[in-house]
Amino acid sequence: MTVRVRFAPSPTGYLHVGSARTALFNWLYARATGGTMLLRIEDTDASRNQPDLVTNILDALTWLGITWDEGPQFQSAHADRHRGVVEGLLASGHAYHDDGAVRLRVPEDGVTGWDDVVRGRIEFENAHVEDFVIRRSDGSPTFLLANAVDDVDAGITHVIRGEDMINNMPKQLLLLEALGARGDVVYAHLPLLVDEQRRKLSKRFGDVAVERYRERGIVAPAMANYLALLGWSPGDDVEIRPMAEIVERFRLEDVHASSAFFDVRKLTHVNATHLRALGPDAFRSAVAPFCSHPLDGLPDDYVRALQERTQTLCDVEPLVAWLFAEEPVVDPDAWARAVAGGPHAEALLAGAIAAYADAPWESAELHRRLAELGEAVGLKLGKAQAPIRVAVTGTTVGPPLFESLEVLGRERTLARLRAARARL
RNA sequence: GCCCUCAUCGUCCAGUGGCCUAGGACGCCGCCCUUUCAAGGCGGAAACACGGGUUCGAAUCCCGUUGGGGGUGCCA
Repeated sequence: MTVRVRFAPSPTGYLHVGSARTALFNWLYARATGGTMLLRIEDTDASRNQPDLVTNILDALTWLGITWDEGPQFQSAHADRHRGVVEGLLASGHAYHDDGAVRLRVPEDGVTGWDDVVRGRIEFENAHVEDFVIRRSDGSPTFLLANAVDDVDAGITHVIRGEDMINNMPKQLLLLEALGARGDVVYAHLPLLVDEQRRKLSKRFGDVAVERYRERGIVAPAMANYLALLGWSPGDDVEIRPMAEIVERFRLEDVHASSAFFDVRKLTHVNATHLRALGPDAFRSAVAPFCSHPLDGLPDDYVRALQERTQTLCDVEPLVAWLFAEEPVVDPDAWARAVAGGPHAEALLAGAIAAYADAPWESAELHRRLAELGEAVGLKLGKAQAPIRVAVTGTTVGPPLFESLEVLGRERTLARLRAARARL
């Protein structure tokens, strides 16, 4: 039997990270088993039936690399089928009218249960399940009915969704039984993603939309990688790896049951690691949308130095701003500490201006000459480079100095050194 | 309230009766490396919620307690 899974978001206008995780696990399972993934938009609620609300969700899924084989289908398009099912249930006596709505008749006793892949056996006493609405008084089918019927019609074999759906299970199962379509569908309820309060992740948490992370410089493979680690583990000690390897190792049975805190710090770490693994050109193009100047003119080695200092793509701009600016923006504190109040700053600036005027313009030589200047005044290189760094880049931290000077060029370097000396 | 469910370091995971004086990762602290900052290396603090069983032996199985979460709509 071929696996058929589905991801069925409601069109809220954005992809919630919890939903993204659900989508990812469905996708992983489909890919790991050679199955098929269906995308269905659950828009039975009229207020959510707006095509533009779907676009963002589709974009976010695509960005994450979560592809679907069928769909997107729109649940609202199946309205006739849903109406027919309700009529059938009415005719067979399984459902009845109530205040204009239609409710399913639930047995007084007995239990309804299933074997959940991640949680084991779960059972509800029918006595605790009330007759529930399957068609609203305005004639529209409810989620409970539409969802169950669509899954049957689509031949879904594995329902993989959030734990918050567990309580709907007896109703869906009872409905399916009334329809004579219970079948042998496999259910897997994933643990919830929670905030620091251990509550279901909601807008109150901060950034719950996947696109927010994209905007903040998180790269798709890192986002997906991190999401895969919430509730599941590859079984070895390697957490950060390409999605293809995750697909290879993914098994639904390995998903565990307790909820997981969505930790942006660890996400950031995963992101930095993925970023560092990129080749120079891949890094350049990843950074492009986040940086006002392309990194195309910079040598590979220098790009690597930037990469090493990048946790999110947003980190790059401030790392190279001094290079592209007419003049560096000098941080007052850095100036006070390393130049105005730094040891031998004036002598070092003057010395560098002289030493660099005729130096072969490559980092090793620039390095050597400044080291000599430092020795002359009894300073180690760490101290000696400080005033030069501030004069040229405006701050005390940044990419390696001599490589930076090489990239900046002799004229601009000397101009900045002279300007700094003049300011003293 | 009722129903369902979860319970290993602060966090995410490993662990499915003996390999556990509980392992990895993030974060944190220290040291090393060093041209600042990073990256990297090394080391450290840090957990089996509690109480009963079962067993020669329990983080692992069972029961209970406590705590957390989810649900309880003519939303999805």
